[in-house]
Amino acid sequence: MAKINPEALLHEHGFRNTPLRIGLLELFDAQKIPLCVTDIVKKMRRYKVDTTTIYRALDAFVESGIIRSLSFGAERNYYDLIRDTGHSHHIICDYCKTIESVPFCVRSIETNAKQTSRLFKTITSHQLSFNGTCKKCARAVR
Amino acid sequence: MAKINPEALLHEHGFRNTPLRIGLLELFDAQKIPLCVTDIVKKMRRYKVDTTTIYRALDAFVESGIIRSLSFGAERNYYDLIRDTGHSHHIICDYCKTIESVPFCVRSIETNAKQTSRLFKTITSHQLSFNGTCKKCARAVR
DNA sequence: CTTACTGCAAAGACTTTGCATACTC
DNA sequence: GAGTATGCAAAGTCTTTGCAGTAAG
Repeated sequence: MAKINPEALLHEHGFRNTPLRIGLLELFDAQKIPLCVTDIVKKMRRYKVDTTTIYRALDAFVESGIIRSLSFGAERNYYDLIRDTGHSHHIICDYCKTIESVPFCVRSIETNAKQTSRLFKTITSHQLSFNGTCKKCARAVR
Repeated sequence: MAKINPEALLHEHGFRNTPLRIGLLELFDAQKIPLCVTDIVKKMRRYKVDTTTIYRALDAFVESGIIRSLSFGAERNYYDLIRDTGHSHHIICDYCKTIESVPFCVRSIETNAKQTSRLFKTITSHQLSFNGTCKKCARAVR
């Protein structure tokens, strides 16, 4: 996976290079899976930054298309980096909420959806996620 | 789509036949698309029931597998009836949040996900949704 | 030196909890 | 009558807003 350049990316979108925002992008880049607000706040502790500031940075990044906001079933507020290499889909464990990426995509079925639809003019994106039980939780006899 | 019998369904799951709970199930049955809490509260107004009670009924129904909780992208807290005829997937409009069902399903790709996964023992369900622009909003030149 | 970014305090929205009362079965 | 379901008040959680101070370009 190609590494991003946080400074360049921020500059490109008209943002300033502040420690938090660089750190946030580094975090997203290092992560192969989507992160929820709670995780992000936790991992950003060392920047000693207010939660408000994190929310504002996330909003700004979503707004400008650097990251996307998504959710899994009823689990919500996950964010991940939008990479030009395309996206993955994810499996989330019903018990421990572990997330794994599955690198195949089903963009072709957007055509399918479009043809089936009566109300929609265009389909612009899709979200696909799976629920399951991860091997660790399966062993823990739930 | 086969109509459900709210009274029987409640009884079957050990719930009591209260006006609200019957009304809730009738609402879900009449609806072809998932409903969010806001919609549900609005449509249940005539029962003059407290919002707390609605939350409790929804929780109880999810818990016992009568309805499922889901979300679309970053839009959250939608509920729909679990029917034995299987489920649909949905398209949500980026602008007006209109939802349409698309009646095809992609259960076969769970196998695909399972094979690709390294961490998961079993895949139990999937969620697929599409975003797009509905014809009405497309006309409104956004 | 301009204005984006941040911190702090407060408000706001949404959801849950506790407890007394009402209603089903 | 026993125990579920409800109403009301309050608390809790998560997120947003306003404003003044700080720092990046």
